[in-house]
Amino acid sequence: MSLESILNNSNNYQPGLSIDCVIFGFHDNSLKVLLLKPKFSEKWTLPGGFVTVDDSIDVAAVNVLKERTGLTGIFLRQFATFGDINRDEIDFNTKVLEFFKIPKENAKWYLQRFVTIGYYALVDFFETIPSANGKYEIIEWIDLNNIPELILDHNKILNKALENLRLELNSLPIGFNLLPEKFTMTELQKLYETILGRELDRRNFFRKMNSIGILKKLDEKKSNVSHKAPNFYCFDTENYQKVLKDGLNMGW
Amino acid sequence: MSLESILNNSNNYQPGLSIDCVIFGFHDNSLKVLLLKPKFSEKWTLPGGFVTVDDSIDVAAVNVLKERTGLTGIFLRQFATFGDINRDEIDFNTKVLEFFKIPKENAKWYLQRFVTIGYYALVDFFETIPSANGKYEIIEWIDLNNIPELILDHNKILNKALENLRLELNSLPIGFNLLPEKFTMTELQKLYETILGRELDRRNFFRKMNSIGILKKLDEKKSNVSHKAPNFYCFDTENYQKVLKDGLNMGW
DNA sequence: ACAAAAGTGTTTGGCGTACACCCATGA
DNA sequence: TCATGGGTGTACGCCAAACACTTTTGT
Repeated sequence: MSLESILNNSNNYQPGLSIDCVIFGFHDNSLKVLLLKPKFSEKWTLPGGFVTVDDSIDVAAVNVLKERTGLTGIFLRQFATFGDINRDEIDFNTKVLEFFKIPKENAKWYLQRFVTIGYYALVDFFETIPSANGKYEIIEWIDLNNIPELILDHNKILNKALENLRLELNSLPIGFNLLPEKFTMTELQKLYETILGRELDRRNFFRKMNSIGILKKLDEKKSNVSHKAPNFYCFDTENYQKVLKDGLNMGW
Repeated sequence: MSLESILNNSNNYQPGLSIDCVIFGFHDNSLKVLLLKPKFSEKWTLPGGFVTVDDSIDVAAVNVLKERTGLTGIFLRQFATFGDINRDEIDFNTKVLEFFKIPKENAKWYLQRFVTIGYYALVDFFETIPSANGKYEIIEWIDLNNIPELILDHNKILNKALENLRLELNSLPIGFNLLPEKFTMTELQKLYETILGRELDRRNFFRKMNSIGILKKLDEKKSNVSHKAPNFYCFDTENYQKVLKDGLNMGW
């Protein structure tokens, strides 16, 4: 949705409220975040959007995700709402309007104080089709170890999302949305390690994961590796959903 | 702040955004929540408020707490934001306007769709001075085991607050804000038990608490009990703050 | 003396950590 | 046959759960 069309229909949008999504993907054994670099800004931004007056905020977040990745039915969690008074969104939005040469008078809706609701998502890197919104921005997977300076409080939002993801790891199984259908135990371990930011014992991880009962060992091994061929696993969807619902208790 | 004065200054208020606070207190060995019963409603409500355009949302929450309890410097945590489309706040707010005989035309600000940010607070029951807002409502401590039907999605908000409080119990020391200055170990245990909703072993709790190092044993015992006099304890403020900042890791 | 709850000590089992060892595969 | 990482077994130690026992107070 372009800024012009939003401003032309600003009555349809919840005033002063936005959504920002921290979209995590996993590739090359490292955790990535989907970020935007608009032409009108030196800094990068989180993909975001607005809330129409007749959509629930969760639906608005789902829509952002769909717009930016093409994906639906994804793991998505609200984690915090940001409403500090020094978010400086009015200054920033003024610059955006100048770039697009939209007169301030036509953009009252855009020049108010904004509060933003943060969501984070876990998506399959290879299923994702990152979509820039028109020619004024590029969208890219950025490695978590290499996050640039972001606009407003977006760095804070991203860090908070990561913090929450780490916490959730203790009570939720993850990986289903981040990994391809078939994967090796080591790939799953690397995922956990990048999220947690530290190394885990290979052998203990192996047993811990198996004991949860959300993995199915496949009759297939990875080939073309110059060592013992590791087995492929997939998630046992039924059990996975059950554990996702009931929660689980593992300290990492 | 009365509804009339808010409507007269609606430009000063963030549109479509409200704050709801779940204020927990501890008394008679049970957990209570501060609730309002407005005259214009069959149901009870959580104490809430609105956000002025130049206050951060956290400040708005602090203000609600101060208004309702007279307290400042209290443990207060944002836990979730609620923006389902079936919150039905417009229907409800319409009834409120009818009760106060405010014409709809003067209350556009009030008749939009609202999203609400949930906070929970832990306060000292005896320090709290519950304040009703004018003569159109009463305010009361309601036992957690006896929560009535609340307006809109307030029951859901309350339950979510409790859920979050229980989670936080694993990483934070609590009690400092909920108990009087001097207390016995059993009183502290009852507090944990009511929050968790289950009984704990007296002896293991005793040792666990002592091992954290946030308690100071006082040279004073409770008298007039027909059994061995329990010792009084207080919190070691310095250590308590340290643990509050650094977090802690105890499964309950 | 007795009831009731505080406070102390001890046992036990499960789980996480650490690590030794064998296995399979490509070069 | 060697390097490399996959997969299995096991021993140790800590901590939480369970419970026996002693202590102190009022009646």
